Amino acid sequence: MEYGLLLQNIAKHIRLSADEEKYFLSGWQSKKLRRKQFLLQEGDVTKNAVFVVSGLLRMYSIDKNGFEHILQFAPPGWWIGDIKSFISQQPGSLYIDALEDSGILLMEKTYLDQLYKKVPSFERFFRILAENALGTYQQRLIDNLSLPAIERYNNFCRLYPSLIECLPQKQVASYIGVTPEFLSKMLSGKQTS
Amino acid sequence: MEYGLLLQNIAKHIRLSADEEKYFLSGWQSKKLRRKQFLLQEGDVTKNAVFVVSGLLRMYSIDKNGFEHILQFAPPGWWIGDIKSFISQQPGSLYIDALEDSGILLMEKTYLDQLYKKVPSFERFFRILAENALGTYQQRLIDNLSLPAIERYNNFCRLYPSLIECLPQKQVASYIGVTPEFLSKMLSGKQTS
DNA sequence: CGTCTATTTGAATGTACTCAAAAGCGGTGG
DNA sequence: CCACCGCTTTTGAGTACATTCAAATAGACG
Repeated sequence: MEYGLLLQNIAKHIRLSADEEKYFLSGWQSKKLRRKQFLLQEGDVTKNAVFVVSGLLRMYSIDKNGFEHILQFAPPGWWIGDIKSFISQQPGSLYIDALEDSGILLMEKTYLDQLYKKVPSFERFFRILAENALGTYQQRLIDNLSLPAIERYNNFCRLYPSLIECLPQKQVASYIGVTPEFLSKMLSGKQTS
Repeated sequence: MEYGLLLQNIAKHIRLSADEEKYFLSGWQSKKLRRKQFLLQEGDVTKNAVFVVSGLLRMYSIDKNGFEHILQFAPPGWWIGDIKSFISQQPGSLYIDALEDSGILLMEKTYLDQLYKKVPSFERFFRILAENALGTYQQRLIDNLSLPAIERYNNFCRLYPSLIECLPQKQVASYIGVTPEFLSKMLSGKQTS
């Protein structure tokens, strides 16, 4: 059942009538992504809300020296998207691609806007989602401002133990904000506490 | 009229009936803060939503070496608060204090929860607020990961021209993530483009 | 004024980066 | 099944951006 994860996710915060659930579900379109396939590139307008069903995606920016900086990984059960571009419907600066073959669900912004009107409790759902994400980004910013690289790495391991096991080191380096070379040296030199 | 700024702020995203506005407004309590006065300290539970009417607040963390890292400034018309603590009603790790004598409005979480029930369009308002803040924090994280200090400084000047004029350099340094000494050297050495 | 805090300046240091090259690892095709 | 290719990881030497510590100067406030 493709929508199982999604409905579970929703049910954590709001309750839907049978009709509401039906309208909600009929707004989704499913899509497969191959490993390395782009879902979004710099300059694209984000037209869809995205929920990950299987696989693993990442969202990142590329700076003017060509270096990637990962904002988020999205394993199954996670939402992902360039929120600024989605809100403004202007071209964004982020990339999203698949680290593994993945299955995702897409809902167009226009449909979501209708959904807000027909089922206002989704305002609540996405408010809670955004507030939680906000807290997470605030914490990550604090960590980047106040912790040395090794502790940012340890934090990452603590927060995302299942990701650490399946991610290439290079991707983790890009998330915590160091070069792959430096992460390698860090890990060989020091034992994590 | 103390609520003018607040109502303007709300009106950007939702429309209220006279009754709704009345119920909304009666949930607020106003408070004055003296320069350097704390509104929140590490270990406190954030029990109120906070809207700034006058003056200037800041929210920051203090790391284990005693250094402050500023997450946000809040001039008049801005919202401020430790969102993680507010959501979870658990003790937080952030500080909020006033950089100038300030006037703020407070609404208790319990009242806000009632407000969501009585006037569901506030779910929408705070969803939009949280989504915008989320976009802002994502961008700031990218900047911290990819830009050298001088460009982060220039970005700050571009984004908050009115703050630059009234903030001590030390506070700006703490926001962009460098020591005051280094910011001083940067500014004397280089011309901003 | 005098005190407290912010800013500037300098020298020494450190964390993390750059560039380069070698080694490891996984997948694919012959 | 082995050989090769592409990509990741490791290692090393040199470098750079930013910090630390210290001291002098400048500003703001009572």
